[in-house]
Amino acid sequence: MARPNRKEEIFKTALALMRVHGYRNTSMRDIAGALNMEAPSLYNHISSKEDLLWQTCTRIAGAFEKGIAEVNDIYFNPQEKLGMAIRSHIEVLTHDLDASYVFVHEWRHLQGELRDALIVRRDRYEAAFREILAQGESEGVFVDSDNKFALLTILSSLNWVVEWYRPDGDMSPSQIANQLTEFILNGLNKHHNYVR
Amino acid sequence: MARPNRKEEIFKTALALMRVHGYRNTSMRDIAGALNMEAPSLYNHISSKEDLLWQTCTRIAGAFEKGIAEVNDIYFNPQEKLGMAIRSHIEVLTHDLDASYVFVHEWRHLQGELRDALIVRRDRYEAAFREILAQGESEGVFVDSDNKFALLTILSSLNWVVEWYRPDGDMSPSQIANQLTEFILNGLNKHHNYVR
DNA sequence: TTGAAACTAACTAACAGTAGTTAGTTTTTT
DNA sequence: AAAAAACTAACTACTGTTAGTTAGTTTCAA
Repeated sequence: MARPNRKEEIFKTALALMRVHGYRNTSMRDIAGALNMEAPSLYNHISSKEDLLWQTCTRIAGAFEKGIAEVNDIYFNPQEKLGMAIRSHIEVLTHDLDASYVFVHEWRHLQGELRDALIVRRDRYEAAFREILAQGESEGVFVDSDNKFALLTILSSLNWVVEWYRPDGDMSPSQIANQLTEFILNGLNKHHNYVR
Repeated sequence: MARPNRKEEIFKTALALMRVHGYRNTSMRDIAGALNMEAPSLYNHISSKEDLLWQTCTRIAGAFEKGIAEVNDIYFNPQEKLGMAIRSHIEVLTHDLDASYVFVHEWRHLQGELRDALIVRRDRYEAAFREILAQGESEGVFVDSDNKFALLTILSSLNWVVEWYRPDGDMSPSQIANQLTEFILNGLNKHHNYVR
């Protein structure tokens, strides 16, 4: 039998199942079955079901954090910064879609400290993102808006990408990032004259 | 004992629990416990756990459909139409937050025909929304964009509201609708000169 | 107006199934 | 021969749900 890192295979299979059926609806027996093995055998490679979720979440969270840190290191122009932050976010999401989907949708099934730790990291990430918006406003290149509101609106559009992105679809991650950036920076209105 | 529609109380309690812990993580015993009763007693009032979810989903879906139908009846200007469709959507979401949250997040736990029926209705709703975008483009008031892409981006921002809206927070549903409409129609950019 | 019938809403006991996981053992690979 | 990775058996906890019953209340005919 091929043996190229069984642990990785287990993660891959588990995440693919969880993406479709959800964390709670995917049993250890389902995961094992998809790998032609018995459930208890999984425990030779992983320590618990929750650990599958936890390791996935920290991995994705780490990728997000790395991305935003790089953006803040390299770029100075707020518009460029925001564009690159969006690009980085989309790249993380689309690079491993199963893991990202599970991260976005199932992190709340973590319990206690694990869950709390993740919330802290999410808040930190959002703060870094919001910093870019604040910079843009103070430099007068973004409209003054409720920071928190704008951030949530932006992140929601980004995260929703896991719902519909398909690697074999007609938009590449790069094109998605471009379109989203354009949409967020310019909006829908052709003549930019909409008044409340 | 007070008897103001026990069935409604059960729905209310169940949805509040499901919003926090998820559909699968909320057992009939949890629901009963929160009402100081035993799980089997619930079945004097409701027919099944899935029915709790199903009735909730159809109720919310119906409210969405009613909203978009009215908008299409009353308004002609695409910008106004979009604004009112957004307003209607936000009103539905915020009017019963527990139910909306459960609808947005847990509908996939429905099985078979129930699930299929809901997907059909969602697609119809999205089509009606997209129709507004198409009208705006053909009349030259919206930028030409990938219809489907714009729609998903817009709806994701709207639906994310269930994540952070609090009835006792500093934004009213009406203010949220205004801000979202402005954001979607005008974007972030002050000078509207962002180039890809 | 009284008494029977029906309804409401709760209960306990229990079932059949599934969950994640552990222990101990056997097979396979190196 | 040692180590890795699979197996079977089993456990405990919990799942949604059904069955059968009971107490209290409402409806309604005599």
